Amino acid sequence: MERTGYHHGDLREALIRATDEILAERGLEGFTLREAARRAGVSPAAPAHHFGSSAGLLTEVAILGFEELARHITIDPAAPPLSPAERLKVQGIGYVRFALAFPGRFHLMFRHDLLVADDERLLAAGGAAKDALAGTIDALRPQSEDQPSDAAVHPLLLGLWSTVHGFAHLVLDGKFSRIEGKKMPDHVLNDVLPAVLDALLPKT
Amino acid sequence: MERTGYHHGDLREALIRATDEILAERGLEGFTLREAARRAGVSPAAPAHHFGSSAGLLTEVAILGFEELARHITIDPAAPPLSPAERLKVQGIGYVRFALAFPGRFHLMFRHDLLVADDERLLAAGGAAKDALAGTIDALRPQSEDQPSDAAVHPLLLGLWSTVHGFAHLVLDGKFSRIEGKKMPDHVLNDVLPAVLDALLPKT
DNA sequence: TGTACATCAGTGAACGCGCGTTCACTGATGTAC
DNA sequence: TGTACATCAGTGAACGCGCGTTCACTGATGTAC
Repeated sequence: MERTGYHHGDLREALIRATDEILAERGLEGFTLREAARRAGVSPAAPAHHFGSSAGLLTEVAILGFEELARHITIDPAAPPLSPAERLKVQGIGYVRFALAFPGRFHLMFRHDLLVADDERLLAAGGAAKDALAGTIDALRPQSEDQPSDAAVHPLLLGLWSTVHGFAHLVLDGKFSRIEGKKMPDHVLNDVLPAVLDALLPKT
Repeated sequence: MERTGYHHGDLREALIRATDEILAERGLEGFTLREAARRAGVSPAAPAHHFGSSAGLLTEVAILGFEELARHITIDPAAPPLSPAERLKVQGIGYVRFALAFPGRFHLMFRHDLLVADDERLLAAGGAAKDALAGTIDALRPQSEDQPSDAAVHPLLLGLWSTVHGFAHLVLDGKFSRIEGKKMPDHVLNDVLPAVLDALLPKT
């Protein structure tokens, strides 16, 4: 952790942290490998020792992002129990809350051209986030239905995912600017998005 | 139109066409002002005469994109009449069809950081596309309701827009890759997306 | 406990690259009289 | 119809920039005996 002079101590982690900082401060377009090295206090050639290229480094940050996303859409088990429909709504709001809180990470996570797209840990982190929704959606199905739950991807899963994903993108791009005028992001998260989800999601 | 030797004839249009070509061939990340100039057969300094900067040029292409999008979500008046709910579904599919057919344009249109975001023609083109949906959605409201239709943006409008927008993004990023395996984009447009919209949209 | 040596982690200068933009310029066009 | 001249559209060389990556290197660490 502490710099010994020549050796850094934990450069790998420091570079990941630096990259995440850049994404938070300057957004995805602001990231360069050299800037990450600069922030870690290290020469521009150093990152290559830990990550083959910038894609390797960015992939690590994307994994962090998916883990954070999973946390945002996981319902606190200590909270009072909700109906499946209510759970979906809460999870959808959590998804958008994540995207608005970490726009740089969010954009990165869905730019497979910048990532090592077949990295196993990345796929696993993405899958874990998806599973958090899938569990709730399974609970919505008629219980007599005995086909295995992933025979087909449930349209409702794709639908909710698409909706909150698109909503987040549109807000971040300023396409709802008339709405955002009224104190972002609270108004969007507390009023607009719930109304949208109510209009679309099953009422059960 | 034809090059007289020194003067181009219609360089402005030629640059717009060249940019659109680059987006189609190489995607948004492949665009540079110099490459557009190269394709138009002109020196790298020439574009500045017609567009202040690359944002000006890209804005023109984004306007084309919104116009094309509007065409994709406008229902042929000669077609047999549909119920409002059916119309919404058809329009949603049109939205995604556009995004999959013109991914470069689509990505550009929602990158306000690359555009002259307050350009009047751009805003008008975007508004026209949105209006094509809004009309259908108004037809879904209880007819006795006499509050003006844009007192609040209808949650269903934001919802459908978010859904198809997110769906398109996720498909383009390969997040539905298990599904896309089965001959893209036909399967996605003809089977998956309709099922998603059926799961979300009002049945009326 | 001491020493030789392999391995590892980071250096820092240099590489070539393509970018957007600036600059003084010039060839072509259009207009006034 | 002819000519002078202003304006416009494009040139092409050059600018500085920051990038990712390569390179031979060296300082620090750990291991074997």
